[in-house]
Amino acid sequence: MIDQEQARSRVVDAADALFYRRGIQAVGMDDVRTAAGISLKRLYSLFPSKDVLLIEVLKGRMVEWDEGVSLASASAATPRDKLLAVYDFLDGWFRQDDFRGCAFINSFGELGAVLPSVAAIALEQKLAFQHYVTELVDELGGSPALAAQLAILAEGAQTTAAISGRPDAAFHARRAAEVLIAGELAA
Amino acid sequence: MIDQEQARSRVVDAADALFYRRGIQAVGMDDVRTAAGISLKRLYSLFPSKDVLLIEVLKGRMVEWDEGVSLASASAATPRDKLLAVYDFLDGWFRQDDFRGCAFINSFGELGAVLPSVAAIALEQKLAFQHYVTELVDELGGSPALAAQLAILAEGAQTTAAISGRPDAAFHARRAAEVLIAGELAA
DNA sequence: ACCATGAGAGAACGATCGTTCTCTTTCGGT
DNA sequence: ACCGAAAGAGAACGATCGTTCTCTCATGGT
Repeated sequence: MIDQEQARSRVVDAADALFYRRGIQAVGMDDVRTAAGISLKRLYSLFPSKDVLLIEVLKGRMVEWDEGVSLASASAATPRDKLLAVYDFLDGWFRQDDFRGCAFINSFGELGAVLPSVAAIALEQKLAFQHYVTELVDELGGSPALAAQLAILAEGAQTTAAISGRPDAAFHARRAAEVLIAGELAA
Repeated sequence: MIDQEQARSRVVDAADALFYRRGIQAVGMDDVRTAAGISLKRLYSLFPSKDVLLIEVLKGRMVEWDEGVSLASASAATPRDKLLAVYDFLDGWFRQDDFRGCAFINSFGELGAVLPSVAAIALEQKLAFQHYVTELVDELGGSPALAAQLAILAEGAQTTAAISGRPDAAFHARRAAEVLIAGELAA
């Protein structure tokens, strides 16, 4: 038999991959069950509903995002380089062949209007990212407005790369960020 | 009885409002029928399937976007002001109480992976906008890279405003655009 | 006035999906 | 070895949804 904790993560991983690739409502619980290699009964004993499972998937995406951004900025020395590392992280992500946009933006568009919990976790993720950027901009001596601008660039790069299918949005966003940062530091 | 053309636009308008407010899969054809005040049979004689209706709705959104951007930039004299007018247009849109993000981004997230026609029209809209921005940037003497950056700012403002629910993303995007444009013109 | 065409209203159909239930099997404790 | 609890496999249920069909009625041409 499979360990409880291991079963949970297998279900979450399977659901994450399916939801992200196909969209949430296009994936049935039976698909999740098959991909996770688990019985339906056990699936429902681990997660009482599809909505709860979805929230768990999105929570997992939140920590993956945080880890990815942290890892990318780990080798950067200055706050400026840590900020720019965000766009390098995006660049690597966009180049993955299964990239299909930001899971939070996609989930918000699909279910945000009908499931308040989805809208709430999407908001939470975006606010957390804005907070991260704001702190680095503050260390750098920049204004909160600059932080908002840098966050908007990151969001725009994600949707642009998703829909166009080309990863160069990360490069353009990075160049724009460099100019905006330089502009503030000059003043 | 209702004129054929009038019936079509009533259906498209009703479907547009419902799809945009609640998401596409959350709206049944019966909801569209009721909102449009039409029989189900006539609805299906006008649009052979929900997918076709959705594409028609998105085509309508494309012309609305173009008209809105054109109208906003009509009073602007210089290419620079025409470019900045895009963000003013976004600002007005974000302030509408039924604003819920970009219909193309939302549709792409919900159905882009499963309906190629949806992915295609989302791509078409984004490319058309990028083309519009690129032409204005070119008139202004700027590079295609600047155009890409300005487009990314507009996309990012839309998702940020949608999820955060606050319209100030348009203001931040506009300020960033001003800096980026000034930066290129100085060089 | 009569009939044929087409439209309206909504029931009906078939498929899908989230969730639960049943039946069988497995397995650990004594 | 035996029994009871739990788990697997998947059938089943109830609801929803896209789409079609049926029945009725209005209407316009002759």
